[in-house]
Amino acid sequence: MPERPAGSATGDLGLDPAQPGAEAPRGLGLSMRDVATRAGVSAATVSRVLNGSSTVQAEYVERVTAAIAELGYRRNRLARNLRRQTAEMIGIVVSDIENPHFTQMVRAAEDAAYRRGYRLLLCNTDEEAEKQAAYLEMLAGERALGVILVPSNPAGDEIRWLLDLDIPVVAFDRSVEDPRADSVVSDGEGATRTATEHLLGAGHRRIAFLGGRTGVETAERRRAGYEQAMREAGLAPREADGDFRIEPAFAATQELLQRDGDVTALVVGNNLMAIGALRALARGGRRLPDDMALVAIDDPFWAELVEPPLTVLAQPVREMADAAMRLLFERLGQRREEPRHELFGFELKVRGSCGAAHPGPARG
Amino acid sequence: MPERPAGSATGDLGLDPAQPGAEAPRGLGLSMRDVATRAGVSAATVSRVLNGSSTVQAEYVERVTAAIAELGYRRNRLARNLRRQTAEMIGIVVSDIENPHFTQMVRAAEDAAYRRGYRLLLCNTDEEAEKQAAYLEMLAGERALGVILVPSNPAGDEIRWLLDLDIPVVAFDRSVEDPRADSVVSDGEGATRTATEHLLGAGHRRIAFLGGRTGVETAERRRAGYEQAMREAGLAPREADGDFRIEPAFAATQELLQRDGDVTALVVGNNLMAIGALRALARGGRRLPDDMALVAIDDPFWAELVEPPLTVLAQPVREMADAAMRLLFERLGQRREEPRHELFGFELKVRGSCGAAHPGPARG
DNA sequence: CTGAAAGCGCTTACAG
DNA sequence: CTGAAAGCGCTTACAG
Repeated sequence: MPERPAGSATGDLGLDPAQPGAEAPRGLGLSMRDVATRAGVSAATVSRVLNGSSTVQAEYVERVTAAIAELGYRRNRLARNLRRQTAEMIGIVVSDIENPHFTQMVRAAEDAAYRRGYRLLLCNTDEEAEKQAAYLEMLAGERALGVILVPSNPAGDEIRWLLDLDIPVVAFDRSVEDPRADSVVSDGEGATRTATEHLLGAGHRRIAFLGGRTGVETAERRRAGYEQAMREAGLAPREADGDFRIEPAFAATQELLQRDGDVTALVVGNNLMAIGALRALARGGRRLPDDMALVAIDDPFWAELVEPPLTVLAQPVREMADAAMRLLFERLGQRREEPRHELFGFELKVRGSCGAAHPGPARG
Repeated sequence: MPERPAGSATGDLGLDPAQPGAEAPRGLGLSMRDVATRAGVSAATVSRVLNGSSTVQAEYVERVTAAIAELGYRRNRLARNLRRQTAEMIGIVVSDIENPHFTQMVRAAEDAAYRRGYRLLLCNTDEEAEKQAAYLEMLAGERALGVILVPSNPAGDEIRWLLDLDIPVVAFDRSVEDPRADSVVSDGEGATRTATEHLLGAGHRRIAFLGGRTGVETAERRRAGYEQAMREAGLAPREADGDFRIEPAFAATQELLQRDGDVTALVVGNNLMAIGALRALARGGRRLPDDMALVAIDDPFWAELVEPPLTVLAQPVREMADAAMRLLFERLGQRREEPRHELFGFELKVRGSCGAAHPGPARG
């Protein structure tokens, strides 16, 4: 019935036109119309069956289901997306997928999305405002259902565009400027304050801080907590910038050891920088915890593996990811209008690297 | 690059040239028609300008560009997708995104995709055939451009469906049954053979193998290499199943120590199981490398961090990911019909855990 | 080079 | 409950 002119879009797809006698490739180039014809109903009814509309007669449901099976028909989601003006996918925009902190977050988000029948579009921005803009614009053009965003540029116009399109945005780890977005962040200030106070309590005075990139909210918050604790103790802060990454942290730590050789303790702003710092310390012949005490933010799976195991401040990543997804789904379900902001606390896990009396977890 | 209209390398990521005018005329509900009217041209011309068609008069280009900026118009990709019968996205289906091996691979793939203006749809199967089926069907329905697949079920019908739709599939890490798919795998057999021979060369005789799930191709290949090396040395293999995951590996190692207490060396089948084994060894009071020598497959970033640093067989993940993307793009560019299979070798990196004389990398 | 027109394959008011 | 029809917003032969 629906004659397809040669060279139509079907042809472009490289689909073989049905050859008489030859076994037709199942489900290719079929539309609801074909199923409808086969089942002796209208395309609308096929659509209703596929969408689980409860109003369709049982007999029709059966006939349509049978026809779909016989034909091997599979719905073209592209058409559905256009018609509904949404692709059922959630954008997840992180600054560095290789950072275990975000890997864990992505994993938890994937779980939650899959359970609800949505897909995840993974975007990695490398902390570049330009990549963030490109990805968010794409997500807007594609009419994503919602976006979980670790903002590289919290003030980006693209964030506004998404919100304008009624696409909910949940800021993760750092907040964004637009007040309409939800957010899920952790109390980095409290974390470094706790870390610093823990080291102060152990008698350290010359405590340095290895922080992230200036201007990044998370970095600033963590720096602030350290500075407060030091100031309250009447001590001078000593800081180095490790850019939240391994290599810069390695270099910054080496430089710090050169510059402030008398430092006895280090607060490290995230797990990636801890790796860099550990390497630099080893290279410099400083042994943990005696030559240098160390407390790190984040609790990656390898923190217990190193010798001595790392004393850390752990954030509840999984719960945070779940919270972000929950906030998103509340919006999708129109169950909420006003923005919500959730703050999560860190947990101090004392292990060996801070020099506190505590048996390593590994010795039986 | 035949199928993509002229444009900058990364410029076509859906980055429609809407300028962030401060007065934000929300580009909602605007269509090309509106832009066309404003610019005094046809919608077709607007489309051509947006797609970088070189045939449009310079003056029209200017007028259209201006109209787009004034209106704050942004293209609806949903319509474009339907019309072109493809969403410009690549599905990437892995068994465990939290495994650093796959994280690295995903990262490299994202890089390559972004450079070419494509997006990545991340799917995590947890080694479940059902999740693989659900994701691949979705990818087919959404007319993904192509799929990189770490198969949980290499014989799944959904793989055939994708190929039937002319959606190229590149099997990664393990091959799939359908002969039309490309593949990028590493020589796991050679890797465990090398590992075992290295330990044999160091004088070990009672060498055990901690392997992955029975039936998974990668696991079987790695097991085979170990068994061959043992057999050739006239020794009896001793094996444990750690399911490629941390916890099962921990349990399996504990059981192994119980059962075969006299084992002096361990070949571990992947990086996740190495973590489990390390924990079990520590718990059992066995020190590396004296009480137990260890060689692991994979070279995650933490392998150098543990004490002693791990002797490993590293696979060139980044190159493998690049190869997979290259194979995919060759298909998209219609530059190849016949399937291609690429095999990558491992590199032995002798560090401390095998007991071989070698200075740790960290001591200055 | 440009425009008018067809159509991608669904979904969904609307009418019966 | 069901079908005919409109239409989502693009792209692209086709004709001029």
